Amino acid sequence: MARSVAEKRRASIHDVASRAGVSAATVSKVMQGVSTVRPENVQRVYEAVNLLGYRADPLASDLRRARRRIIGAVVPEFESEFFGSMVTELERLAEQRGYALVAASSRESEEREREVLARMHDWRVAGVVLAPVRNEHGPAAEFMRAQRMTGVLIDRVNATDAFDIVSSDGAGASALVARELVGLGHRHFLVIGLGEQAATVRNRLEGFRAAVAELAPDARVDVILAESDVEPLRGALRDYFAKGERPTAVYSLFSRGTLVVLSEFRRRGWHCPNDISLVGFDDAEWMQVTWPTIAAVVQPVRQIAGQAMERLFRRIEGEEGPSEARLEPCRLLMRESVGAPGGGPHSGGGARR
Amino acid sequence: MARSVAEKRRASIHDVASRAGVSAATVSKVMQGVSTVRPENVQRVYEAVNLLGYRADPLASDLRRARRRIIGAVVPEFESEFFGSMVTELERLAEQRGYALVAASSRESEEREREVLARMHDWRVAGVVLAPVRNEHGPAAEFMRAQRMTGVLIDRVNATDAFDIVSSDGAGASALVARELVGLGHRHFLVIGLGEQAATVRNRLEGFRAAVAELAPDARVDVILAESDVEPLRGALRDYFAKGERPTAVYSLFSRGTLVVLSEFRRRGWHCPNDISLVGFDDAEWMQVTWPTIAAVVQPVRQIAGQAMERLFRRIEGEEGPSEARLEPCRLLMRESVGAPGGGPHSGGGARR
DNA sequence: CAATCTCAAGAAACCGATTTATCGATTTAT
DNA sequence: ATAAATCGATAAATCGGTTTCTTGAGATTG
Repeated sequence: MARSVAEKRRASIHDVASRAGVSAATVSKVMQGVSTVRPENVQRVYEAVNLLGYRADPLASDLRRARRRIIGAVVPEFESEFFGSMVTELERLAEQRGYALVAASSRESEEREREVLARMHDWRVAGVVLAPVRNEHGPAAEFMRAQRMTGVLIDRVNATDAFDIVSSDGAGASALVARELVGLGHRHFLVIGLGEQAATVRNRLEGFRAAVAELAPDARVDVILAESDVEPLRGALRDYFAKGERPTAVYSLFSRGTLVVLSEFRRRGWHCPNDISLVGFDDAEWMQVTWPTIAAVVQPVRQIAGQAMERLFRRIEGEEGPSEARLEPCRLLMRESVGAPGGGPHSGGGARR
Repeated sequence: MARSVAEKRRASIHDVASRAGVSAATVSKVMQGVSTVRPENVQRVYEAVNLLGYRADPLASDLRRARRRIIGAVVPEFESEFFGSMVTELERLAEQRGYALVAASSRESEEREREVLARMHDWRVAGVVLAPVRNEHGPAAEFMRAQRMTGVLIDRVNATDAFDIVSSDGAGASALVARELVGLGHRHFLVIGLGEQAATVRNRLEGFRAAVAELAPDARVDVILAESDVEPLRGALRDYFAKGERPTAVYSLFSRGTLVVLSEFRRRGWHCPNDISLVGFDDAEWMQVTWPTIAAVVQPVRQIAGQAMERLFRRIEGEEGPSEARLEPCRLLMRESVGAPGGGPHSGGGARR
């Protein structure tokens, strides 16, 4: 029975076929630009397509082709500039190759991360770019390996032979930070990080430690690592200063940590760089408009996304061979929050002009 | 012919069926918990499912059911805290209802916005939450109406009878800002905004103007609106101050504008609130840890997301009736960047403790 | 003029599920 | 003992496409 006119179901390939007076197979061929269709029929198909506003259902077509043109992206959160722009880039690169990007957030939970990956698997995505909550040994990566999914791991990742990995060179960047700070005369540092992000934190911390040890063997590096949440970190930081510890420079290994440090400085009435210097891993737009501007390590988001997609598509296209690890170099933006130690007993002036 | 063992194709419902010695129809019934299956067969199906690690392909199943359990979300960008947390919330709410969220960014381009919506339409998503680049009259919303897609418009939206809309009460929030500033004695304001975001900007601007006119008829409200990019705005702002204009308070109608204003203050060596006061629309994490802390209007992201999904699912379930507009109230966080006018001729001290 | 080749088009199978309709075996009713 | 009702299971149709295979008409060749 014919559908009523008001029926708003979309036109299918069969509707186009009957409208054009040809078979669905012919319509399919026309849509794919196969040359073995008589020009007259091509014409009629196009007319029907325009008339009905027909567009193929990509999911139905993928079903038949047994290959989904979908890339999954899993990040710990959407809220940060870093992962926000990462997703933007991945989306751009996937679409550039004719794929759709489906992004999901694991919300910093390994359990959820696994569920999200199971969903990606159910969707039969062609490949996954995963930024793990913790590192390459989490349940999500394990799931990917067990299900033989093709994927690339980014960001919070050290090394694995199961997947290609791409991340920024946190150790190298931290060495840059160390060089700058030591060069200015600093000899007592505090480094803070979140233990859960084991992969990145360890890299960055060890890179810093190694560089400091080489450049200034007499220097002291204190470390505060909180397990999973920033609040314990805030408390530990407070205790640390309350004990009377007075490092001349603080290096925060992750972006939210930089905020925590700043708020603790506020609470104590300390100003950068006169009372203490500050460098944070991860740059943000606001850091260049505040007083003082905040020095930061800039991660090469576009390079990471580009390399990840590059590698992912190679694997999707069937390239074999051992998995590779790629480190992208970071830039260090020195800003007003860093100065020589003991810049002044009076807190206030600082970097102001 | 049997597949080789190494073949990594996923098990389909037919694989399960033959393994369990039943038909695919029976497997389908078991998976859906239909009761008319003999317990013995239920058992065998479960065994086969576990053995093969079978999980239904949701896209294939949706195809047959002619109803996709997918919600599309389209936002202008992923990079901002506002849209980042918006997407996070929408994802949570969609999953809570058994749907998957597919998020895409229009990258502040109406052209791309339309393309993204066409893709959502191709995917036959059940519904769309669209945060338009400009307002409810853009080509994307027009496309949605023409294709009779079900959707909800959020954020940069005034009024339309084609879709339900949800946004924050920018006019009300701006009135709050006006009340605070006028109460402190301010009589000369500068408001800055981005013209492209016509819907929200107009609301916020008019709300502010109306409140000022009522509370202090003698007050002066200058306005700088840039068309599409922030750089022209930066230039206009520079010219404005260069002309010798000296408002005592600046109200930025959008978050990136707040950054532009701050950077211009930096350039001129002005400090809040002694030299000038500042309030921004849209709160961000960093605003409470800087010197000074920045006063901001907080948008109720969760409420907006919640209302949007609520309404969207009602429509998906077939609810008819005229479209509704919902305004969610904002909070105003007064912080150190705001003070009485003429707080001090000397720039420097400001809000520092 | 008959046999072969080309070409375009369509019928049918298929992807992985769901759902309807049918069917055979029991069970119940007459 | 026969007819009717019940039950569980499956074959087949379907969703919207793609792809293989077949077919028939017209062109080419011997």
